Amino acid sequence: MSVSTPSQSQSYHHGELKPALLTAAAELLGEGGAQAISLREVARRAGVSHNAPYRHFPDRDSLLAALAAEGFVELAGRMAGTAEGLAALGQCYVHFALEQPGRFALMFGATLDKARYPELQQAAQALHQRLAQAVHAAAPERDPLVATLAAWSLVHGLAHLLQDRQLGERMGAGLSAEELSARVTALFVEGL
Amino acid sequence: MSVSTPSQSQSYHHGELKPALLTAAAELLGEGGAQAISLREVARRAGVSHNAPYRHFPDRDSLLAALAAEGFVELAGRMAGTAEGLAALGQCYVHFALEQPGRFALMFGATLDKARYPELQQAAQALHQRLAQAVHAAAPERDPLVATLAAWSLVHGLAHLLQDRQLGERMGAGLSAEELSARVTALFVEGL
DNA sequence: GCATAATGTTGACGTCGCCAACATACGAGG
DNA sequence: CCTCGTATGTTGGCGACGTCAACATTATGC
Repeated sequence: MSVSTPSQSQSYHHGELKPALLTAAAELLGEGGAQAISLREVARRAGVSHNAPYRHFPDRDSLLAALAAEGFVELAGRMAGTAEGLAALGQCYVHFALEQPGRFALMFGATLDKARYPELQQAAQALHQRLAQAVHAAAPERDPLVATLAAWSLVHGLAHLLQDRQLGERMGAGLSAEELSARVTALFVEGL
Repeated sequence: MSVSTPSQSQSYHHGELKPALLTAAAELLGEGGAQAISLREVARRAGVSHNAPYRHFPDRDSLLAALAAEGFVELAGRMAGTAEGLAALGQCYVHFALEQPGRFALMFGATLDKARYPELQQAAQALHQRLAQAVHAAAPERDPLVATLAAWSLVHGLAHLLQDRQLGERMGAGLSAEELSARVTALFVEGL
């Protein structure tokens, strides 16, 4: 897992270090969240010295930003390939957040200074446009700006609350996260 | 600022160290977010040695949990004293998040292991009950569980998105965060 | 084929969380 | 009033981390 091809394992230059670093970082992200990502451990898992990552990322936050950007691309891709229904889009959003909680937290958390990484804001814009399009199709008479923000807020908050289990076990009594998500989004779409 | 009363400033025992530590930590939280909080800097600002905090908090996360708990108490207090309307409650929630983004992120972020600090889940339950009560008053015929989760999700996601400015400057064109918040919550309440 | 840039390594510095050992001050029981 | 246990604060240290500087090795363009 440390190296892709044995033939390269003993060469001075790794050859595919940047993607290898991202893979290792994604592993750590899945295992223990963003806090578990250290440049030194990432380097260790990629089989290089503790300073090699600096040839590809100026600092730790840039690595995290790259991971977040990957997430945005992935999520946007899924949402682009989802049925037109607003409810289906919401389900897709929530499902992604529950499937990759660490990635989701990284993408929307306050950890990253978004001003430093304009690519992130740009990626988020893609999500917004996809949502706006679906909202307009579902409720053309609504103010698109307000309605889209409402829809996004709903699914975003839903994803957040569901994965934090902040509502206590009792609240979800008998209902899985997916079921709750379906019911809540349905209620909202009906309200539109 | 380091010490409350000059008479105590040179005494071996601080006397009010725990609240002083929390105050210093809250300062750092406001300045640079949770990541800016280090036990050593907190101790420095409180005018004690780098290990003094360990007499009051077993580890760094416990300090953060105490800060989060403070936030829940504060927010619950505000929501308890807010007019019965569901929209007003939502405004209150969003306003708190925008006023104290660091605290809000700490309260709901994935940084803290909620299982270790049951007080946090308990505090969140108080918020939930307050919301459920207002939701039931506004829409008694709805499934209270689903409707409350929807309402909470909406204001939570709204707060998150507004403070992250993730939607880009263009989206809020001409509308302040407070105005957007009012419109979005109004749309939701109407939909109920 | 060689200069030069790109990529990876070694070593170091300061900060951090946390542990262990020690010092000081407070408060209850004589 | 004195003493002794306990609560509270200090000093020193360890390993891990992010980052910088200097150096080594490989790839690339003339």
